[in-house]
Amino acid sequence: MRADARRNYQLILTEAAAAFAERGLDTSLEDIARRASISIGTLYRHFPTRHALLDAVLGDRLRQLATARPQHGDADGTLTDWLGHFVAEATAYRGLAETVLAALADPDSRLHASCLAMHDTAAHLLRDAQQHGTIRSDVHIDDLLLLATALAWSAEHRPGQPADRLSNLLVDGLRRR
Amino acid sequence: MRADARRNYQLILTEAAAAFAERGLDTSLEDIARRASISIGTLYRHFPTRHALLDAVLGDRLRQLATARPQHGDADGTLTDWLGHFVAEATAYRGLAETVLAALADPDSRLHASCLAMHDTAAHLLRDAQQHGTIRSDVHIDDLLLLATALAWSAEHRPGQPADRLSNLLVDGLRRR
DNA sequence: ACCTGAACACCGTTCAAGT
DNA sequence: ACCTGAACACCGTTCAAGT
Repeated sequence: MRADARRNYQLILTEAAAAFAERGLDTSLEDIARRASISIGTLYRHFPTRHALLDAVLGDRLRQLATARPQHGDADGTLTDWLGHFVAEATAYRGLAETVLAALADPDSRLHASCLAMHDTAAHLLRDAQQHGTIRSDVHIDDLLLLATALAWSAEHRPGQPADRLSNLLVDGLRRR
Repeated sequence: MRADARRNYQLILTEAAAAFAERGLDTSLEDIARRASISIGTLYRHFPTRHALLDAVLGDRLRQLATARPQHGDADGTLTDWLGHFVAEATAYRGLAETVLAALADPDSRLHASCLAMHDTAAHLLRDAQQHGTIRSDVHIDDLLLLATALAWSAEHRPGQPADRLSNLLVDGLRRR
């Protein structure tokens, strides 16, 4: 890669990360190009789709979320923690919940792989919590992810605190009794 | 109101209802105007904001949702039914969950009153279910509405059936034990 | 190889000009 | 009183022309 290209690539990444954090994942791409002082055509050359840019900015975080592993020994707690991390990510980047669902449903999305990795981790944690914790055995991974994204979505609409309360409420709903 | 104006008003309403149902609440207003074969200026004259048009199309349904009243005698069941109706509305009009939250938060929205009416009904049902049912006393109406809209949002992303399952799960989470 | 910016299609919103 | 459509500002996306 040519030096100027590499520089532009980094510039776009930096400004995109800031713009996504400030204005949400649906910010104008033209605005990002302006902030990076490059042409819109250059942005498209490096990132042919919005999801490609999102993957470059958020892929690591999603994959990190994917490699999160038990630390409590407590399988229920591990699942709850994961939910909390996911929700935290979503409050940092408005629109993440929507985007994750879309990327999971679309195999052609450039974000698909990262989201799938996250999906698989969640499935793993769920299985653990069902076998060694108190989560109902009839909860399906798709239910959990839908729940997680719905929770994240609601957190996006709440600058306030009660994400944890809601989160606990929901996990309670998943428990066998 | 002049006869042509009245006719245009109705035309817009009809096409808007169809467009909202088909393409979601964020459909292009220009598209609605085109479908109604009137000028975009005329649409704006009758409905100065998108929320004004939404209120004309959906206000009745929201208010109907507001006047839903106990029928079971069972306070928990009444609350669950209400949730179900709300979710059904949201699956019929993609974007409703988001819009309702926005309208509730914005007193200047032309949808504010209709959503407030709904809010008040939900508060009433919640109180009943806390006093005569099994819902925890520490659940706040804002929690419930956030939950309801989150549930509706998730249903929008699921052409499938499991809205009821999730709904029951969530209500379970609200129960005292 | 890579960058630029014009081009096209689309939308939200306003407003002067018409009837 | 009401309607029309041009006008302006904005965006997504592509591509011919430049270096």
